[in-house]
Amino acid sequence: MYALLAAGPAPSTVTLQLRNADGSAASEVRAVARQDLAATVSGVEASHQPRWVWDRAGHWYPELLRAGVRVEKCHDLSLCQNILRHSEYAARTGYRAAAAEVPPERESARAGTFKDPAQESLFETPDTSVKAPQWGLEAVAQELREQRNAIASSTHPARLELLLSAESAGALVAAEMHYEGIPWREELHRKLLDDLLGPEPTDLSRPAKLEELAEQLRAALNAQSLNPDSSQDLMRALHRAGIEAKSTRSWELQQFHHPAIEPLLRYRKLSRLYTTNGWNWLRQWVREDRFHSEYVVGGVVSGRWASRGGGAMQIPAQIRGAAVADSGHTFIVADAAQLEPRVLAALAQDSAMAAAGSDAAGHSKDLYAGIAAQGFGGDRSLAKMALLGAIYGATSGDSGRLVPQLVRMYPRALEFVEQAARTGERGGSLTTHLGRSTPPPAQDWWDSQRSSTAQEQRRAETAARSRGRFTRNFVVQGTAAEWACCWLADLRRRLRAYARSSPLPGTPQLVAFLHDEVVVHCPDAMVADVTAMVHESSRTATWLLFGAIPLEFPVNATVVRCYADAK
DNA sequence: ACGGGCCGCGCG
DNA sequence: AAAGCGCGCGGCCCGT
Repeated sequence: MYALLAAGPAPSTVTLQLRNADGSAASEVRAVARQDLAATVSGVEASHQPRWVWDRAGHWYPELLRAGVRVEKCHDLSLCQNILRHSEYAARTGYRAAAAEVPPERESARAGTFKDPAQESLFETPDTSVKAPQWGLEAVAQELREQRNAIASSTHPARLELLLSAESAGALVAAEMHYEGIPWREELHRKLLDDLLGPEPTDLSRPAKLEELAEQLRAALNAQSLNPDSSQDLMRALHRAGIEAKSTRSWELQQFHHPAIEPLLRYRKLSRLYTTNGWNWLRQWVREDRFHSEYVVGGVVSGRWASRGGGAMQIPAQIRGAAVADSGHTFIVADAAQLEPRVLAALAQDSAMAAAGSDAAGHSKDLYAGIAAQGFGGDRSLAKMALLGAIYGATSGDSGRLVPQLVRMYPRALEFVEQAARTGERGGSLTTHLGRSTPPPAQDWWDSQRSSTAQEQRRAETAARSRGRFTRNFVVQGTAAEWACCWLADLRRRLRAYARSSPLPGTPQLVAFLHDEVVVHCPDAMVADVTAMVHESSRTATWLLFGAIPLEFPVNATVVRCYADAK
C-alpha cells in the first residue's frame, strides 16, 4: 500500500491519501493541518506501514524525525526520477518525455536539524512568503504512475524495482543519520587541537605551533615573507633554494633532502587540521557531542553518496579519536572487503578471479592475497595495485606495468573493463547491474571529437581516453554502490525489526556510511546480535544483486569504543 | 566584493 | 612508489 503525501490546498495544510498497489484509491483524500502532520503520519504508519510517496524525503522526513516519527519505507520521486531519466533499461518506455519536474530542494527543509546560532542571527531572515513550488496530490500521483509504468515496461523491471527501493531506503537512512549524528566528544577534539596546534587563536593569526613551523620554513628557505599557504610563493622559494620540484605535492617533496622539507610537510598537515577540522568545524557541525553529518544520496554520478558540509565522508584518521561511543555503547564498524574487485569478478563472471577470493570450501578469503598467490609471487600490495589500476584504467607507472599480468590471469574480467572503456571512448553509455546509466557526453565533448587539425586531434583523443577511464570505472563503482545501498537498506530493516522485538533497553543506530563501510552505535548487550545482522545483510545484498553465485562478499566487523581503533 | 578555477589533500 | 576513478573542503589567485 502507498501513502501519498503532498502539499495541501492551503499553505498550512498537507494532503494525504492511501492507494493500492494498482494506483486505485484506498482512502479519501485527507487534508491535514501542518502541525498535525507528525501525529497523522505516525497513526497511518502504525496501522498500515505503507510505502510513503513524496516528492523528496528531505522535504518531509527531517520534520517527522524531530517529532519522533520514523517510517519503514518510502518512494522518493526525486531520487527515482534521477535514475529513470537516464537508465538504459527504461530508455524505450517513454518515461523521459513524461517525467514532470520535481520541485527543487527547499533550503529551509534542509537546514532543519540545527544551524550555527551566530550565522542564524546574522544572515537568516525567517521568511515564510518565499516558498519553492510544491507538488499537490495529483502531481505526486501522476509522477508515481509514470515511474511505475517505466519500471514495469523496462527491460529489467526486477532490477530497477530493487534499485529504486534501495535508493529510497537510502534517503531514509541519510536523514536518520543526519538527525542522529555521530557521537563526538567535543572536549577530546579540543584537547587534540590544543596538543597539536596550541591554544585557539583569538584573532586572525595562525595557531602558535603553525606559526612556529612557518618561521622555521622561512628560515630554511631564506624567504622572510613567504606565505606557506601560497603554492606559487612556495614554488618560487623552493626553486631559489635549489629544490627543483615540478609541483609542491607532498609525495613529490618527500623525494628531496633539504632542511626545509620536513617543516613544510608538518606545516601542511597541521594547517589542514586547523582550517578543515579545527575549532570552526567543531562550532559549525558538533552540537551536544554529536557530529551532524549531512549525506547526499545519489550525489555521485555512479550512485555513490556524497556529503555536504562538515565532510561527513572525509573524516581524517587524525581526528577519529574524538568519536567515542556513549557509555554502555560501542561502535560496530563494518566494511566490505575488496568490494569493487569482487563486484568486477561477479559482473564479468570471471570464475578464475572468483576462485582467488574463495577457499576450497567456497568460503571467502582475502581476494588480493589470492591473486598475489596466483601470479604476483605472494606480494599482496602488488596484486592490489594491479587490480585497482585495471579498474581505474592505469596505463603507466607501477600500477600500469602490472596490468598485463592480470590480463593473462583474468582475461574475462579485464576484457569486461576494456569493453566499458572502449564504449565510453566512442561516446556510448554504460549501465550498472541494477540499471543506473552514465550521463551522455556533453555537447562540447562531441564537438571536440569532430576535430581537424593535428592539435585538436590530440585533444580529442585525450578527451576520449578520459571518458573511457570514467566509464571503465563507472560500472564497477556504480554496481559496488548498489551492493552497499542494498546492504545498508537491509541492515536498517533488520535493526528496526530487532529493536521492536528486543526486550533489551536501548536502540542500535546507524550513524555513518562511507561507500563500503557502515558504523552502528550499539548498546553493549546487543553487540553480538547486531554484528550477526551486519553479516546477514551482506549475504542478502549479494543474493539480491546476483542471485546464487560462487563468490561471497564478506564483511569485516570490528567492535570498538573509539572510531580511531577500527581497522 | 564576489565567484569560478586551480591546487593540494582528506576520504573511499 | 608515486598515476589511475569518484567525491568535498579551504585557501589562493585572477577575472569581473
